[in-house]
Amino acid sequence: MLTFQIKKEFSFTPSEQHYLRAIYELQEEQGYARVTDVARKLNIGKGAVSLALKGLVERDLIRHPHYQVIELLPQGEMAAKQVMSRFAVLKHFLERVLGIKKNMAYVDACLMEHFISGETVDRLIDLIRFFELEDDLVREAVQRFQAYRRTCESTENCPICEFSCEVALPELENSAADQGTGHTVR
Amino acid sequence: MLTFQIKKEFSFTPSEQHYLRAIYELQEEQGYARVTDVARKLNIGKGAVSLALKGLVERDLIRHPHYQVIELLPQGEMAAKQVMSRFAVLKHFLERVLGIKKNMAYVDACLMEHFISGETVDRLIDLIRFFELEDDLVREAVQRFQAYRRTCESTENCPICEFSCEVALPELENSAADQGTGHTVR
DNA sequence: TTACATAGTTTTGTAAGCTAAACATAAGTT
DNA sequence: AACTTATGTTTAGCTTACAAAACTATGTAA
Repeated sequence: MLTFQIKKEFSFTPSEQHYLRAIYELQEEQGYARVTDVARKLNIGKGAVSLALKGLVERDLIRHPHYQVIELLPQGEMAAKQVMSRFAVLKHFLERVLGIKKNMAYVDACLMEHFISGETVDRLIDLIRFFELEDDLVREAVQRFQAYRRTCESTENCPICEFSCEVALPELENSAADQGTGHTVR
Repeated sequence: MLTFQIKKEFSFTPSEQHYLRAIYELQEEQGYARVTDVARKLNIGKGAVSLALKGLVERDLIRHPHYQVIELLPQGEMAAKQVMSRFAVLKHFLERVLGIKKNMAYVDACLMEHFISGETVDRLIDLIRFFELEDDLVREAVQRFQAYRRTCESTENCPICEFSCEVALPELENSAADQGTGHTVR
């Protein structure tokens, strides 16, 4: 697969990120995380989890004695928090700034969270905070944006994406928000 | 792998999306696309391309007679345009709204393009257009945003992501923008 | 027409990340 | 202690997507 070079010591595959996030969330929700819990949360088999955890153990991110609960080591907890915060920022942006519905925001954030640079996260936070400023002019502008909807039926090329609107705005993913069961996707 | 259910007939793997985009771009750039061109653009071996094209042929997205140039069929061209426009919207948003530097915007857009719903794309377009409105109040607000940078050194939890700032804003991906060679990543 | 370089294909092998099923352990119940 | 159930591990096999290398076709040039 084509790879993306980030500093290796802090790079995690999407899969690893899901495991770390699941473990962290489970610890918050119920105080502990076990293989079965992780499997259920990620909607995959126990076997896959068991194998994946080995990798995380080898990288000193977690401790996992045979048949026992999973524990995040300091490195792993830092990583998990990074993953969590990245996800939270994206979801917040989609929901509160773009006004995407909760379920779809969750799904989209799940899909995008792994592939976003720290710089972009920073700027998203800026944008979120800006939208929430206690400032009359900003508030007014935000309100206008929230009332703003593009109504574009032209077959001209879109000035942004350089393709025509039917193409730029396909009605394809309408069936994407029919879950929201807490399952992590992809 | 955990999967994401979108209407199947219009769903492409990230890999397939890359191939479609590469073919489309090559046709625009030089009038035709051959296996070697695609391989070079995507920075992978010819063998991999040759195999992948078979899949696209089977799905009636392209025509590819043995040892000849690749041709997009109507279905494939539509798909390619969708991929292109999705990418363009994301890149535009990152660059022009968030102010991410060109190379990094390219890389980030490459990474995120495959995992974003049509709804989110629509709302991003709205935001982009809103930022470019010919309206004094909006212009003023946009200018303020462009001058706005969060300066947060607190160790308190971030109100957005609920984690402390060192965690929310790791300095990890600084080495991510050292290419921009036209190579598609991941 | 033969030879060679370029382009494309096929084959073999690898890695990640899953499933499914068989197997092992732990813990609670009677 | 023996049984049962829930939980965890292991094994075998699958799919996607790639690399590397061997092989095949095409076209140009002598």
